[in-house]
Amino acid sequence: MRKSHTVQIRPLHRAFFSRDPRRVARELLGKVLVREAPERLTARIVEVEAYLGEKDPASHTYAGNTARNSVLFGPPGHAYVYFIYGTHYCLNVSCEPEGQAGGVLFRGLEPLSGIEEMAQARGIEVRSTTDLPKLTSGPGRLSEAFGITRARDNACDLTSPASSLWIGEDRYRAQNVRVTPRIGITKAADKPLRYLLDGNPFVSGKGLQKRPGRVSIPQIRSK
DNA sequence: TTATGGATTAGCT
DNA sequence: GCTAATCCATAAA
Repeated sequence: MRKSHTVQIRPLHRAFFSRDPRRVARELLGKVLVREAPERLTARIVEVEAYLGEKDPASHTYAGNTARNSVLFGPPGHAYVYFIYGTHYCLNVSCEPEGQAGGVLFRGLEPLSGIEEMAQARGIEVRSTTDLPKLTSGPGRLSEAFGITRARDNACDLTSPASSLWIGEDRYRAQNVRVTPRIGITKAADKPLRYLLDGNPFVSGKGLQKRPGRVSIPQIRSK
């Protein structure tokens, strides 16, 4: 019995991730993150950032291989989950061949299925479509919506549908790809390594502006 | 051994 | 606009 709205999602090959994080980040836009919970959760990737490894001052691997970041030096396509500010988890996928550091941080997802479960995990009520970005817009939020923790998901193989957490593709083609500087970092904050689908409401930082008042962010004035 | 601050978010002024 | 929340890797001592 096939559900009428079921869309087939195919896993990405490991070779997809065995490349420069910039390339992987760009091509991850439009792909789908899947959580095989009791109810399957799926969401489209709409915002990511590339972290380049040992030569990138903003990367966790800048100081070399440690117990915390070793997944980023391991084989590509695996989850690197870290805990930040004492409150939030963030999800990355390892890139580059084994032995070489590099990764992509997930910053924004557009929910496709399992929205009820995501709202429950986030502890919020979705009253209208304008509330949806509160579920998965931002690295900490999307991790909470998907129940991602370091204990549960770090080092998980994201190329295998047998994993609880994995990345796949349907037929969606990303459009309006845009590149901007990365957000929230203090080192190497000038490099354009943030990739997003322009205009998508699930991109963090905009569409969720705290205040309508003053739009002083220079990067959103282009075009 | 102790100190510092971060790839964030929510809530208050 | 500002900052508390609150853990842990890393630096300093």
